[in-house]
Amino acid sequence: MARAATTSDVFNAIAEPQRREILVLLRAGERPVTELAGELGMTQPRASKHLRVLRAVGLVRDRKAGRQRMYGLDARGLRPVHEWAGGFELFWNESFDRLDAYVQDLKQARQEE
Amino acid sequence: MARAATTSDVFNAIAEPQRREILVLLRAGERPVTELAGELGMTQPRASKHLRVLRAVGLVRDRKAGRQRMYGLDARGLRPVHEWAGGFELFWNESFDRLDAYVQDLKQARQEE
DNA sequence: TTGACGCATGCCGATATAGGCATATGATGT
DNA sequence: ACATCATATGCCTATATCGGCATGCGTCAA
Repeated sequence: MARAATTSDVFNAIAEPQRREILVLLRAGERPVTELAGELGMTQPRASKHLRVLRAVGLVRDRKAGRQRMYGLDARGLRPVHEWAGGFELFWNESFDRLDAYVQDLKQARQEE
Repeated sequence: MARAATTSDVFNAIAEPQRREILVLLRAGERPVTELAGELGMTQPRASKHLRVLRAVGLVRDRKAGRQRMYGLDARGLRPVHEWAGGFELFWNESFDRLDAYVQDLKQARQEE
């Protein structure tokens, strides 16, 4: 088996640094492909391909505007990522008091099963 | 070029669902490889390989304990992920008032350059 | 020492990638 | 109809993956 498709998952889609850059840029508003490519210093086909992936996972929406195609952000898919990572907040804070409490809770929960 | 190495980046490391599961499990405390494998229904070599990746990006620490090897969480590396995704909160909330304000700010900032 | 256990690794196969370049597709204006 | 601009795609190369299976390596117990 190979690695999961970049289009299988938001987590996979944002594993690519340039795709993350695209998303960041799009926070400032819709943009056509060429402009994105220019601002990020990448070729147009490259930008198009990344956008294709982002579109596939729903992080980006496109709209035809004359002979251009405007790409806009749809960040809803990033919420699960934020929440998932947020589930580790107690741990990276290394607040071991609370961490201890958490582990104690878990142990108790187990015994009560 | 191929896809970036899973060990190049925390974003790449957590692109794998099973690795995410491992991290979640480890919140409840250190565990030896076999136990992890058992709880997640995967073979031992598979678990070991995933742990190797997680270790490479620093999301996991290991400690020798007799003939076992205990793996523990080190979630600090997940903080950047949380923060990056958090940077899109305004957008997935679709609070377009604030979004508008944000975009206006950007425009103004540009003009003032 | 010998055996058993816990884990890491190596090799293989199948697959999907990212990027480059050329080109197809589509809409626009003349 | 035609030339042009904006994008999307296709093909190709090199690479890194994930999973399975067998096996190597270190540790402990008898």
